[in-house]
Amino acid sequence: MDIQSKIGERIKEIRTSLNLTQEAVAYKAEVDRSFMNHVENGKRNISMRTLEKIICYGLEITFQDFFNHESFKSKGRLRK
Amino acid sequence: MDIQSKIGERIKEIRTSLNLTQEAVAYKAEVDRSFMNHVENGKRNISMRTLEKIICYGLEITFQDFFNHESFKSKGRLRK
DNA sequence: AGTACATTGGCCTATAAGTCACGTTTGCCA
DNA sequence: TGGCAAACGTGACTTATAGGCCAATGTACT
Repeated sequence: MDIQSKIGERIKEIRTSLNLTQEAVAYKAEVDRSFMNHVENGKRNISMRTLEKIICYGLEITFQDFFNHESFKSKGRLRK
Repeated sequence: MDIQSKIGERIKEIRTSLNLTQEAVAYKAEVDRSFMNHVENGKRNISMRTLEKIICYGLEITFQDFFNHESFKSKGRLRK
């Protein structure tokens, strides 16, 4: 699975555990609701600053906790 | 300190601990050498795919390990 | 002064960010 | 049931900026 899908799934996992809507998180993160949706569905390759807004302000979790998850344990495949 | 500077410092920390030059990491990550330098010095707001290239392929470390560090323990300030 | 590595800046193209209009799904309750 | 509302999903589009590329300069060590 690609990195943006992993991030999207992780965001969704945390968001639903907090019982928040995409709109609520988007509002706190100061991003557009549909942009949040695209991110959750792995459709956008977001920058660090945008990810920071979403996880630190939208979800109120640290980077450390966000990435402390099974899906972020792999190193990449060997390069071509 | 902003997120891109934290990332840059973390990259440099790991790179030097591996005794690699910026050029060597850039080569393995398949990014430009000068781009690597800008990133290390907090001058660029990189995308997740590019960060993945640098940490997973360039430094050969997992996202989990990369972000498991003191500097990534803070939640953001309250939004305006 | 030569070698190796790091830093900077400018230019160009690819792509992320931001926004919108519309469509779909889900659940509620008259 | 069917009509409504809340949440989620999607594609298209413009504007802002990431990232590639290159050339010059800085620093430091021998």
